[in-house]
Amino acid sequence: MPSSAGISIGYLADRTGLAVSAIRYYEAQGLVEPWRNAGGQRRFHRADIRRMSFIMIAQQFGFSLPEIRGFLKSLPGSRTPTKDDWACISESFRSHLDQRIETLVRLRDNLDGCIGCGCLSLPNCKLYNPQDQASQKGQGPRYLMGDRPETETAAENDP
Amino acid sequence: MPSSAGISIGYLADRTGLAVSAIRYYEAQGLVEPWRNAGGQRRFHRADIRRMSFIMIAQQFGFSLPEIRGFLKSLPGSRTPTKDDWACISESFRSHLDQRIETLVRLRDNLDGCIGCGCLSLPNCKLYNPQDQASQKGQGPRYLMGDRPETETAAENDP
DNA sequence: GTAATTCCTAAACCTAACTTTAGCTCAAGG
DNA sequence: CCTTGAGCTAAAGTTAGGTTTAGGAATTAC
Repeated sequence: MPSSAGISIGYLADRTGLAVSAIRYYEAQGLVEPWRNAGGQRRFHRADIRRMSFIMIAQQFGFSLPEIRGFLKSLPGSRTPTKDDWACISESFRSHLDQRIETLVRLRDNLDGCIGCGCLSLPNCKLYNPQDQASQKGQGPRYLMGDRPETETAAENDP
Repeated sequence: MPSSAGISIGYLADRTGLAVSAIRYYEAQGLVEPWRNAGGQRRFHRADIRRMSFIMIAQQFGFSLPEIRGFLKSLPGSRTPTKDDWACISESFRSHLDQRIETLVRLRDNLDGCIGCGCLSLPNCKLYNPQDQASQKGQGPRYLMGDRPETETAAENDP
């Protein structure tokens, strides 16, 4: 089925384990750019098998499709990506990854120091106001563990 | 505003930084159980400030609301949770966390060994078929990095 | 040559985690 | 008492990442 003029969407789906609908969706999101044959059907490069795989792996690491699009921007597009292209992309990919892991670990350590030890209501709690890069999703500042900067560290029990 | 008979939803929102609508949503999801005053308005325990904070922290770690509901199940509910209650919950929380970090790190190491080194098309690629607990979301098996078990590790280049 | 696949598009639907809106009611202050 | 702000409910809207459906058209298999 993979004629000399590129591969079909079904074949790409078979080779990657992705659903055909998912691949079309990725195209709509600008993650891959197939061309069309005479009959209007999509044709992909063989190298897109690897491209799809990269998308799937990146998703496992928790990257969003727009982020992944960013990673893929550094790939040739028309030319078949070489080993060096992938090594290069992997570089920037890896640094994002390290950062993500680091954030998780820092958060975990704070958990140990804060919830685990029972310091729950102290104003010096480190989970208190994590202004880090962690999950800044357009929401205003959030005050964690029930305390606020100026406010009294008041009684936390009912009558 | 926080009378002796519990606190209002607005006060709880102010103290936690959450939106009022989010708190109502959490109630709908069974994460908190306020009672009602004579006029039908929600009243919360002061201890729910910390409960909300716990939800926010757990979310930062990537837990879903149903998972968080599980964590909170071990809390008293009516009685004000003690330091020991939180320490206990933190225990199970922490082990889930460790597992999540471990998965990420293992994935990262595989990335180093696989994409980074350029072994891209080898059948012994470790990112190949990650049957781990990582992101099994009801999807069938997915074959990574463009290869399949029985299939030929064929030419990956166009004519 | 015809039947069975595969592919096409557009639009609707799905889950998670919320927010927004509409139309009312409750509570607090002057 | 009357106004204003806070709360209430139910339903619809939102974003991400897709899947499903409907109604055709192109390919492939025999």
